[in-house]
Amino acid sequence: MTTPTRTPDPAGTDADTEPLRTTEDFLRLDQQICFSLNAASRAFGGVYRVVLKDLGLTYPQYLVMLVLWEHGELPVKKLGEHLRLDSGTLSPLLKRLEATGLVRRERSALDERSVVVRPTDEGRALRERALAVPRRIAAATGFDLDEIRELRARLDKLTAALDEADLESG
Amino acid sequence: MTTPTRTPDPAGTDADTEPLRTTEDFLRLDQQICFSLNAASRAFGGVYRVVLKDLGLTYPQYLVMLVLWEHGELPVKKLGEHLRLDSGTLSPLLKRLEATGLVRRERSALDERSVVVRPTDEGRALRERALAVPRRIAAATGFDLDEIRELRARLDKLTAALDEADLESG
DNA sequence: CGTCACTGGATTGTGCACAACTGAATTGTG
DNA sequence: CACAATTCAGTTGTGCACAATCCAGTGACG
Repeated sequence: MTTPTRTPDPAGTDADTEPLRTTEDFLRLDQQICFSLNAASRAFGGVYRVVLKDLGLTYPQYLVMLVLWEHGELPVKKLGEHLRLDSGTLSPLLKRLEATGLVRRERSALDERSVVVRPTDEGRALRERALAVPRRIAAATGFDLDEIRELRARLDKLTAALDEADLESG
Repeated sequence: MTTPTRTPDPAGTDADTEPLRTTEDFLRLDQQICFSLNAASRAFGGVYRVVLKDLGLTYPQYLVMLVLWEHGELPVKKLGEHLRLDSGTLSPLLKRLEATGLVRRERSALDERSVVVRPTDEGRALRERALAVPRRIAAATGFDLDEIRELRARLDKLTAALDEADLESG
């Protein structure tokens, strides 16, 4: 309560004064990181929500369409690998996209276990209107291309590290 | 994905060669950004899920407890301002925290509209065990403190820009 | 052929996020 | 005082994320 922030003083090596207080600072710093990432993700979601409303898409649905626009057609499994999403998330999402007429889902003839998702003509046509989206998003961030690239690189590095972490050590 | 990166060549002003390709690249780049942020957020969530399982907390519940540990007690409104969450998210979340005995909720005597949330003894005791969390998270990221601070600053700047954006211009 | 292990997708259940709405309490104004 | 506007929680409905589970189809083996 009312912790006087006590920045860790990077220059001073006074590890003998109060090392325990540092643990408290870690907890505060930790708060900052998860807060920041969480808030940034939701703020992004909010902007996308507004921009994508015209297209009738949610943010995750837009991500699915981006992948389909780039790859043409994919089984659900491959789609999930691109998006890092499992069938529990994708199945209902794809059904909604099918209900709005943007994609079709059909069992593969070669492997009856697999369901292939492909954009309909309407889904492909939507791409033209979606071309306006990135510029609006970029404008909302106020970042230039180099900043965006830099941030993306750091986030990818972070994601890779988090995926690699085994967490076995308590 | 074997993207040849096609950096927009900031020096060259060859707008005559292929200006259309640039729009396509924007869409691809945009994909990268939202992908990256989305993936990083969920990867973080996954790590927190594992680490927090011992404490019996979800990631957002942990965020709530962090705020309560720091501020002692808060009305729901203030809590929402700290976390950027509205009552539709907080009300059921706080009920679950109350059901597990970590917080208590009671109407303010001064303003009957307001509900004050305060940690119970058990909730305050949980803080001791939570002190181990930040170190495990930091270890999972593989980032040092400077990298974390840098990334946090960029994310906060991004969030602020996204919140400020009016988006009125189509 | 029978059966066993594996794979891909769907389903179920829990929880988060947010828009829209409801309703009670409070405040402002005549 | 009466009454309109505002504030604060809560509720409802929709959609995303993920763990756990189920089941049909597949392929290997005897």
